Amino acid sequence: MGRKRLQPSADGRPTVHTVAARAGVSIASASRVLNGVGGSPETVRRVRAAAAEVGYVPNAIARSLQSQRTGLVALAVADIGNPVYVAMMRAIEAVVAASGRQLLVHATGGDVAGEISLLRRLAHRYVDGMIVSPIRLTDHHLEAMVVSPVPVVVVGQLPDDAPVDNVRTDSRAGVGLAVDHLLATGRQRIGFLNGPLDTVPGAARDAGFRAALANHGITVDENLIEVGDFQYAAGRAAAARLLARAEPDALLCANDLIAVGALHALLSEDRRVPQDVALVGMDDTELAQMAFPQLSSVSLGSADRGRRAAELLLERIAEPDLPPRRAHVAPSLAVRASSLPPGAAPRPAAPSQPAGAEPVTTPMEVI
Amino acid sequence: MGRKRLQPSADGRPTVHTVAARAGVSIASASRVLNGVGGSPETVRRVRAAAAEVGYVPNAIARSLQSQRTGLVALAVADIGNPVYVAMMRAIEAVVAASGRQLLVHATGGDVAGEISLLRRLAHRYVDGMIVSPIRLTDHHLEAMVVSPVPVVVVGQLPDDAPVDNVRTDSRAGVGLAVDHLLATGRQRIGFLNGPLDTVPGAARDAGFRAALANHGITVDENLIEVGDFQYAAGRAAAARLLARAEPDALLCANDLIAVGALHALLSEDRRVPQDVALVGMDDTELAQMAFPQLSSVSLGSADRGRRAAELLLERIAEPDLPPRRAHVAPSLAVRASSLPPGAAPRPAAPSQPAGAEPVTTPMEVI
DNA sequence: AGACTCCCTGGAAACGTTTACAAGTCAGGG
DNA sequence: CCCTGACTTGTAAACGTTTCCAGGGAGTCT
Repeated sequence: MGRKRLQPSADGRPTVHTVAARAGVSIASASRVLNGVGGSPETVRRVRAAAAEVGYVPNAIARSLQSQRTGLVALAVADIGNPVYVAMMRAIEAVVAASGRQLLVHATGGDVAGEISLLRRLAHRYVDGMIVSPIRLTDHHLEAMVVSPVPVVVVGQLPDDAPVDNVRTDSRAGVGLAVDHLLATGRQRIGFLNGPLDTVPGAARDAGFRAALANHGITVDENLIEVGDFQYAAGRAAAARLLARAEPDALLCANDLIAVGALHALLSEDRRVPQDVALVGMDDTELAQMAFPQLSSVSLGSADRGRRAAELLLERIAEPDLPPRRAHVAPSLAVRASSLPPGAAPRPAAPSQPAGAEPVTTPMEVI
Repeated sequence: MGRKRLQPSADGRPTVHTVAARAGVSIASASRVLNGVGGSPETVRRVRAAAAEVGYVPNAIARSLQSQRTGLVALAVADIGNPVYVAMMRAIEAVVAASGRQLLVHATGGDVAGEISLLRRLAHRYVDGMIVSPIRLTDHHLEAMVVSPVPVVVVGQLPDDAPVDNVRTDSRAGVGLAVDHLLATGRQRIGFLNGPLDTVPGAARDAGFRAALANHGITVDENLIEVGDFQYAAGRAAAARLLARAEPDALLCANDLIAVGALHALLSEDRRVPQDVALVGMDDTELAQMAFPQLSSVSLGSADRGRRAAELLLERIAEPDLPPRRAHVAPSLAVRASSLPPGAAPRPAAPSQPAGAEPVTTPMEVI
């Protein structure tokens, strides 16, 4: 009779009611103690004891409903297997963690529908904000972002009038840096291994390549251009196709995965890198340093872009009414063994410094 | 006057109240229409219209509080930069997506405190369940898992009496496969590049290496063992150290990242692979196939383990009272160019088949 | 001694959904 | 004409927190 009824949750787990009843205090007092605000020593003791006895674990969902925030931030990328996103993620993680939040990553597989459904579902409040790096961009994306109740920051190109926070780099200019470098070091027939032209980065790189050649008064030889996926296997296959029909003395690749694939194709055919063919990748990921010889690569500042994106997101979370903002990160070129001039090195550099050492870098002015 | 007051949420966003008021129906009716259950044609029309006009987006947190589920599943891994986790993640994602849920990934950075805090925070109900692959395992981990209100599945070794669902592989036996292979192909002085011994995988591999040598009646030469991180740079450094003081004719590496680092070190010192030194990695990730020459690698079935873990998790979510279960995945060895017998290949294989083709595999019986 | 402050407490109202229940409408069959 | 059943609707109670508010006790200053 006398014993007060505890009130566990539906599935039998203790709630704040259970704890309060057991400690003989109100739920308000129990909640305060559990959050460490207020409470007399005696109350604190009793509530703590009760919580421990029943194994109380707060329900974060309920708390979020009340506080209107979850402390979670999401990152959606197309391909978690691409090291460029890993670098970006690490940078974002650092900023997000410093703000006391946690980062969750979702891989969309480049699937447009999945990406949008993610925007729809996550943005429905499970997270306090999200960073998206879509490689294909549809009107549905834009609409989902605009309608989203939580802040969204896009890493990558975006229509100029899109009212969405945005961090971008000039990958066209980045391609230009690589072309300039190859021509300057005596290469004449630059092959180009690109990703799909219907993607945002693929289109930008294509435009950049053509513009850069035009700058130097060179007419584009379509035989020297191959298109595949932004993947290792595709890069290897594309390089094999290109080598079968043309004799490039340099290969410029739309990302490092493609470049490593191309390296494999070249070595398989007994072509020496860089003596016979120079090789340049893009994104300057750890993969570029893992390859042998180490790959020259156009850095698009993925870590910087991630960091800036995270900062923009946190600022917007704090102040939702800011006007849409846009940040730029300048590309630069890291020159390594794979693109040394033909006569420069008798054999691919045998770097004695530990991996990660700073390569030669050609910065580009900020836009 | 007359105009009924709408009831937007605290931050001004429309709620179901707003929609209901605008459509002139009760919130119950509005909710039913929005969920597609019941409602007369006229009501449906009015509610739909109202929702569209005000741009209604349901609040998933509130819905979850009511329904006691979020439709989200989390995966926590130490190092998202390690391709082995990418493979695992892809497999998990497939299973999870098929169940209509979404997968979120969290990288803990191998940080024990962070991992536990994640368990604490996420498992407090933000997700319906989680898969964890801790590389260090403390009592706090175990306690956090046991106390967790949502199901947890562990990928990796676990104390036998831990009441937690678990998918494991026999990495000790996996190391044995590699040692057997190297000895069988005429190698005599096998160097071993391991990860930290205070990690679960590091300890298992160390034990496996010693046991395998003992099996063949070989005494361990500590000069042939190096320990570093499970990373590329550490592998490269460890290989350099080892090569400076010993003359191995084979290197067995605790994962593929270390192996690629070792490959770099070997090639930098003009050692030919596999003629001078055979190289074998572990995890059989895509990295093994990207390297040139392609790396032999012990497959620990990461994709299979991921798939099984996801299945176990979904089963437990459906039926929380199942007894703890344990699944095993057998290791196997993928032999590629990097460990061909010294005389077998004049130069590292130039595979004409596309990457991803099936390598020679030595299956091992299921435990 | 009275007024004032400070701290602690419990009741109750949020947060935005879903849903059990009861009440209402309407058509058709007896 | 009434009863039954199918269908729709609205009221209200959950879900588990946090927090506003008012009340009360103890102490301090005048």
